[in-house]
Amino acid sequence: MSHTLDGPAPGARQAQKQRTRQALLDAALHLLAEQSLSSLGLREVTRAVGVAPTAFYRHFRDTADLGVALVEEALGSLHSTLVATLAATGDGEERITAAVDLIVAYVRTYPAHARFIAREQHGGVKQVREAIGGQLTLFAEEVAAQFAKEPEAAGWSAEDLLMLARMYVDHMVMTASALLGTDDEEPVADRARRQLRLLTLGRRHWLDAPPEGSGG
Amino acid sequence: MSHTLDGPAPGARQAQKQRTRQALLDAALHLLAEQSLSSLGLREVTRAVGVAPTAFYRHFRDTADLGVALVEEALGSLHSTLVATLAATGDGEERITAAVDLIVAYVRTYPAHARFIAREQHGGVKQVREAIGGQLTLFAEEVAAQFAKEPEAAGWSAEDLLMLARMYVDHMVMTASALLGTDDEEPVADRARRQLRLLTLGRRHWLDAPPEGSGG
DNA sequence: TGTACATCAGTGAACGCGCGTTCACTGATGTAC
DNA sequence: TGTACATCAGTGAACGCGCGTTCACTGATGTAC
Repeated sequence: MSHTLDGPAPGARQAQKQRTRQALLDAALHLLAEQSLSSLGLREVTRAVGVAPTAFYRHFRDTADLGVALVEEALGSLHSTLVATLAATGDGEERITAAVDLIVAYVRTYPAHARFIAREQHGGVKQVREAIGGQLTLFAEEVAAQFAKEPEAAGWSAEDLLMLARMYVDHMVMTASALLGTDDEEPVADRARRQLRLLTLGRRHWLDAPPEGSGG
Repeated sequence: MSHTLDGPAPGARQAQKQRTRQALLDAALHLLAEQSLSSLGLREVTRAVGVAPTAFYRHFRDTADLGVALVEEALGSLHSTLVATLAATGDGEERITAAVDLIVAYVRTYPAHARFIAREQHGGVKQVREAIGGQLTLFAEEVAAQFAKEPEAAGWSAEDLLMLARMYVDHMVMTASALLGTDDEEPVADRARRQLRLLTLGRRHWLDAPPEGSGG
């Protein structure tokens, strides 16, 4: 009665396979603190886990494939958290604090994931670059969709809203990266908040400004 | 009479050595279009140039050392250009156009250098990361120093000016990176200009806003 | 200008090593009846 | 519940290969007199 409806039988075998797969992901992430994905070796990863090199192929085609899985692990669960944070706050100081707190908490809790994303966003492995780019674009679209629901978005074009959302998302990635490079996070968080305040001010006066080319 | 005053004799030997060194840098840069520095092999580089692997050691300790030399080559000459561009423009649309044009021209002329900087800024080789970070901090300080001379900076703290300059510099790096990922540069340039306009608007209203914590 | 010696950029053979990938295998788990 | 067979995650030996580094060298360029 247990496995007729939801997939191809869980069982102890599947569970063990998942555990090995997760161990490979964890070991890879740990090794990537000191190097890039494009120099990460399959044997390094299996050695760290304590399985034979050939076991790797039961889970991933190659290290690029593992990298794509790490992107999903690092960013997949962040979509709902981010949208919820924005939905719970208005366009003001409260939102700025909440957004920066979110990044600080993320980097504190998952520093290796954050470092991986910052590093491989422009890294040497195309598949992974594209996976990260896709996720960040998705974040920007979700943030723009949230902005569109708010009164401050009245009069804004979809294109400008997406540009604004993209700036927020890029700013988050840069803040995460800056947090990784310091052991005193408060000055970085403070600078991030001031930067967001500047963006918010720009946003508020955006529609006062003359459109491109018509000014003096 | 030729080499008593300025250094240890130029001569044909020195000139040939410089040519080989430059060939190694060029070949490495070309190879780095498809991979990260941390996976670049010394033998790959010498093979591309057509010299023996051991010739590499006459010029660089290892590939990380070569990477640091590439940072200098990519960013060294940009300081004066950037400062001159800012000095020749005021805080307005003219400056925004000039700054974006500068980035577009740079990425068009030196795409491999631009890609290298974007990739290795957060890459797996500490020496190179630190070299790039140092250069970008220097850029931010130079931009802040230029801003400080302008009437719009009245009332700004040094810290806030540096924060603002840092946002401009980071935005330039992001724009360069975005330009590399597209073959249609106009939409990217247009987005970059709109983003700079938003920053400029934020800047103009910065002093109207109440300082942190005193608001409602 | 000519000669004798010093320098040093680039060579090429050799080394030990770890890499990614192949293959036939083992033995615990899962399935059918 | 018990038995016979199928599946498949993980094994371990073997492979050919390119790596970084060492070393003694060569021969053109540079220097001293």
